[in-house]
Amino acid sequence: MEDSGGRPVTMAQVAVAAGVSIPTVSRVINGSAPVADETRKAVLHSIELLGYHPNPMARGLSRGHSDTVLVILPHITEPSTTLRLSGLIGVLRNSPYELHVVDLERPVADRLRPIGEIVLQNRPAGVVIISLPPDDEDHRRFRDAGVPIVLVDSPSPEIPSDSVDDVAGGEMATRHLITLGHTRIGFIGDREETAIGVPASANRRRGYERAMSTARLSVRPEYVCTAPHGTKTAEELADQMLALEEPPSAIFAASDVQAFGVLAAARGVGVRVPNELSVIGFDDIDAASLMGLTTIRQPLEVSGCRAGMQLLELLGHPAEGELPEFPPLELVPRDTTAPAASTDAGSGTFEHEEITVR
Amino acid sequence: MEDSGGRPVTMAQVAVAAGVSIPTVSRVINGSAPVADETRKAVLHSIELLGYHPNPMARGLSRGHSDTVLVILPHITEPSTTLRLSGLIGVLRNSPYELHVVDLERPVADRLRPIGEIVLQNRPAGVVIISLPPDDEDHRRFRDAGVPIVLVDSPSPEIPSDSVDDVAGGEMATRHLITLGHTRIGFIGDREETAIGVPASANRRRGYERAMSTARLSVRPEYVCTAPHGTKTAEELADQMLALEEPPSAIFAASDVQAFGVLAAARGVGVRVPNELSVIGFDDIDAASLMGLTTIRQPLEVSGCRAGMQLLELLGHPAEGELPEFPPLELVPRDTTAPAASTDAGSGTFEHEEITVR
DNA sequence: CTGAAAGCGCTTACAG
DNA sequence: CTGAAAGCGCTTACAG
Repeated sequence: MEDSGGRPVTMAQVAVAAGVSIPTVSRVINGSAPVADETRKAVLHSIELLGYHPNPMARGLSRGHSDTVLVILPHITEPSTTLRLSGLIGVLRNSPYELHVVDLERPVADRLRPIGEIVLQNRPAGVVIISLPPDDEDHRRFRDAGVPIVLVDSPSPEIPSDSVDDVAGGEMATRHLITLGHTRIGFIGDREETAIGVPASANRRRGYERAMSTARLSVRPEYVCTAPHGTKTAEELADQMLALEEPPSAIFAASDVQAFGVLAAARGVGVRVPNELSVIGFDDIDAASLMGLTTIRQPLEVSGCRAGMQLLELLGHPAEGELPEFPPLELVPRDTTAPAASTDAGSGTFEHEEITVR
Repeated sequence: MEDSGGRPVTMAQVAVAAGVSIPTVSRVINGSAPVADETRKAVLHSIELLGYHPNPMARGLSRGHSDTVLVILPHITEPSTTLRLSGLIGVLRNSPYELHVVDLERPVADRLRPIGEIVLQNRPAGVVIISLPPDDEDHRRFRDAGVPIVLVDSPSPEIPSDSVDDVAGGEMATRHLITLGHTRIGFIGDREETAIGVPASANRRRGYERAMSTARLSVRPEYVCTAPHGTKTAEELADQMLALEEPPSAIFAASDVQAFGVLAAARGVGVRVPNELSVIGFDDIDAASLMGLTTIRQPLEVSGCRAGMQLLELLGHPAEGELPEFPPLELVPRDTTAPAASTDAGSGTFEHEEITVR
């Protein structure tokens, strides 16, 4: 219930209404010091009556920080990012913190503001950075700022972080294809930006290369293509690859979103999946199971959830419940991968491996 | 460059470094009053040198509001919501406002905090509410708070808002099926909550009913099912419906996400789409084209973009460029709808219509 | 258990 | 064009 002027009720008004001083009101609100039961009741009653809500800016100014958790992420519509964010939001909902989001829209404008600077500007209580590896400069600023930070999906020597072994994941995906008898295996991933970017795709490619070399399979340059992240761009890449004189019989896409592009390209040129082309993705976003896409599953929602809980811990407001475990990468075989046609099998020299799928 | 104590540089420090008073620093930062060119340069130099960033809370406390736009939404992982949010983020990026997100996670916990209260608590500069119709109480609070508000995806008599005619959309979808010769048409939508919720699904159902009655087709109760929003729940509903003695030959799902559930159910029981079952969704999210889903396209990203621009206008910081137009609903025919099998056609009495697809 | 006082870091009239 | 002063609404020692 604000006065008609539209200006919010202040703590001072509550104080006079309850017949106490301002600090007393502050104490009952924050439980920062004992208050007589009777006074507390009077204060609570006035708060209710006046519809008082503490001014977060005044509080923040006094305390030296806001009650805000800043989340910095590369692109909010990216399904894997959205899922991570969702996990984070879930745990923050039951905390005293509000959520500030800064979307760097990385695929479009590459890091306009350095992360460290964003943090400095916002004075949040804590920070979660999703899929964006801080550089040394950022680390320095974080240290100076003294703000608790948790990283999601990027490893760091000095900041708490969960991350998956993308190299191993890339290897796992590629090995699946090799095990199915494929030898002409393509890779489609993100174009590696000049600046430090999300290194997941590059690492998955490294895993691909490692699996290929382990199997003594050649990595043809024309089989490794990158472009800015996206379904459309991946489709174009796949189009080119499928138009090669000797096209690959299998493609590992560095993400599900890109795998969908490969699927679209195959459909476009009439290449049947999985009969003529096997496709495997990475992430296991919701749409992957809808599309029957074979993929490597990595923890997404859980990663955000864990980050939130770890941050709350650092902030001295531990969330209820156990920290959920961080599950390992897992091959999820579905309908887009199949054994290589016999013409393809045997054309390379590789050790045969058992399919270790469950 | 903070002092080693980790405490941020203040305006006062900049002032002494530049040999001017605090208000002068404030003036060059905000351009709120003329400053001699020489002094300005000195100030700017000190700011740069010290790595100064204004404290947003102090600023907000002084000004009476934060530099924050509060976005309230029902569920961030819902693709349509994410797309809307993305449009909003795009325009806010080039503004002086930060983005605060409150996810009500409506499907799970129905409106824990009234929207009006959230606004009151946060003291944002402006508010965008996505897919969540404020009630009278909320309206009253908004009026009192005097904060600029824009609604996305819900109509309002007193608040600027874009919204689509869901009834017409539901009618359009259903008419498409009728035109294809279907008479046994099912509807799958959201369970209508007790409290005011997102009315889109209910309105689309109304459109469905209207189209059916216009075509003199009966709406069988067992053909109209609702459940909490989601692919999984929709799949269960579709399972039941397909298990009916006389199952529908076509289903209109109130959203693409639910249509995917219908597709999954059909696949599960071996019903071929579109030969034995036509399916149409609503929204045209990215996954829809991937899945080849016939659907009704509504503006999603544009709706967020427009809301952002309208809000910036209200805030006195108009964004560059024209307000993009709000495109009308559009039928997007793809691979999941087809003419009814001849056994079905003619079993009902309906006027034949031309397919008016482009 | 409670209050008077100082201070958080800005902005905004008010003088000059 | 520039500075001294007051104030935004809280929190936090400091007394009592």
